[in-house]
Formats: sequence, structure tokens, C-alpha cells
Amino acid sequence: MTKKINKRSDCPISCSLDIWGDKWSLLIIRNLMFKNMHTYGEFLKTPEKIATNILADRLTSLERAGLISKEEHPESRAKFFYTLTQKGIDLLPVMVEITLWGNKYFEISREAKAIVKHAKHDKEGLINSFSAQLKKLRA
Amino acid sequence: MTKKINKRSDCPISCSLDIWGDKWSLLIIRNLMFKNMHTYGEFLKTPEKIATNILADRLTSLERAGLISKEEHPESRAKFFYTLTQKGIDLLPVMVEITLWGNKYFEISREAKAIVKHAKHDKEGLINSFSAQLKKLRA
DNA sequence: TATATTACTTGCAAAATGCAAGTCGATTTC
DNA sequence: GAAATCGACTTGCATTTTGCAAGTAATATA
Repeated sequence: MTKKINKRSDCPISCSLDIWGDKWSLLIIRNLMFKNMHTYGEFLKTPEKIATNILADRLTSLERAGLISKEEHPESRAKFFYTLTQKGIDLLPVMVEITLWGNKYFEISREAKAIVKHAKHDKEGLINSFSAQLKKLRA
Repeated sequence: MTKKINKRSDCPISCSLDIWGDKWSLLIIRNLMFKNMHTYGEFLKTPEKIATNILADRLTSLERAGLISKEEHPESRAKFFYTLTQKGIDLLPVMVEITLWGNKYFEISREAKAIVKHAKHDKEGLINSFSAQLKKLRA
């Protein structure tokens, strides 16, 4: 299992990377934030193909860091329902800027381009609208 | 050595993480961007204590990805002088948002708080001023 | 000419990652 | 209501990455 996080320094970028500085954590955040995914099984089916043990590990790590929350699923007791906490929702500006940077330097999907278009036209509006929508999901 | 990057999907966030999604790459970018560091030795002395082989690996990986450039040092032929390319400079908005998020959730240094203050007051101005300064360094 | 810097490389142990298979409770099917 | 299925993991093991310590080779300084 993921070991306890020990801060490498008092730099905000370093502290941030201590929590989500790997190839998978922000993809889970992305799934919760932009793709309306909320269950383990949905995260697994993602095109990046995360390994099941890594997914389990990152979910506990993100929950322990306070970015996500694991709740009962409203429709089935066989599933759990993951949501972003406020701390996770607050990553919206970071995620939007990464998306814009990625758009500038890679060939990306049509779906992502829609977000880019919205962000270029009205970044604050995009962030506010996603933020409001994500807050509604919270119990 | 770092293997060739193979894109996991056409998501801009995934593509970005393929390049700099680890605990060290963005710290090197930070050193070049905000701390006026430009040499191997300076990067090594950072409080996060990167291992020398990892530093060497990340420098070649970031150069291959086109984020940084390795040039002759203007004052000594024993050193090299690393700078950000335009692609690297374009990460400024991402780095600023990470800094703001980190500021909200961690105890950070006074030095970092100065940047936070500037960003909260005039984000665009901060980005433009750093961008201009970093471009001057490019040969 | 001898010592020190600077930018790495190398060897090896430890940790993280990835893959395949297995477990276990809840739910659906027959 | 027993059997198969689903959903969320866990486990074992091979591969890869990371981290530490020591070494090298080309300048630069005394």
C-alpha cells in the first residue's frame, strides 16, 4: 500500500506533487470531474487502462489526502459512489490549465476540444459551472 | 534511461502526465521558472534532494519532450546552461494554479507566499512578467 | 602541477508498477 | 432458493523505476 506522505519541502508545488504527482491520480480526478464517473468499475474501463491494484491504491491514497470521498451508492449496495471533496473540486483551475496546455501541444479528442473551447471563451464560467455541478453530488 | 513516451490516450491531461507526471519533472520546471536556477548543480542542491541519476534522467527526458533546452554556459565551459523553451514557458498558468492550490491546503514558504500574493492580485500580469523574463534568457 | 568543480555514469538494493488470478459479499437469473 | 454474475477489491509474482553511494572525465582554480 501507499506509504504515508512525507513532505519534501514547504514549496506548494512540491507539496502538491507529494499527493498527486504520479501518472494516475489526476486521471481519477479527471474522471470524477469531467466524465461523470463515480465507481471503481467505471474507472477501470478508462482508455488509459489502469491496473486494478493501482486503482485501489490510488483511491485510498486520494481519500486519505482528502481529495475524494467514498460513499454508499444511491442505487446499489454492491457498489460504492466516489465523489470529489471541496479540496478535489478546487483542482478545477489546475485541470483546466493542463487541458489548455495539452490542447496546444497534442492531438486531442473532440470531447476534450469542447472543454477547451468553453475555457478559451469563458474560463471562469466553465469553472463555476463545473464547480456547482460537482458540489450538488456531495451528500 | 527513460523509455520512449507512448501516449495512453488522446486526453490532454493523460498526454501531459505522460511527459511530466511524476514527482520530479515539475520541480525542475519550477527551478527554471521561479528560482532562476539553470545548472545541474543548482538543481541538485534543492531542498527536495533529488538523486543525481534521477536528475540526469529527467533532464534528458524533459529535453527530449521539448520543454527545456541545454546550452553552453555563458561563463564556463565546465557547466551547461538549461533554459525553458516556449513549450516549457507555456506551463506558467499550470504552475501558478498549482501554487494557488498548494497555498490553500499547505503551510508554505514566505517566498512562495509572495508569488501567491501577486497571483491573487493580478494573475495575468504575473504570468506576462515571468513569461517575458524567461524569454529573454533564450538564445 | 595538484586540487577542486561540474556534470554526469554505474552498480546495486529497495520500492513501485503491471499483469493475472483469486476472493467475497450483493444482486440477478433460472 | 441455488447458481451464475457483478462489483470491488486482494494477492502473488515478474518487471520497471527509484534511491543511494561511489566512481569518472572534462574543465577550472590555486
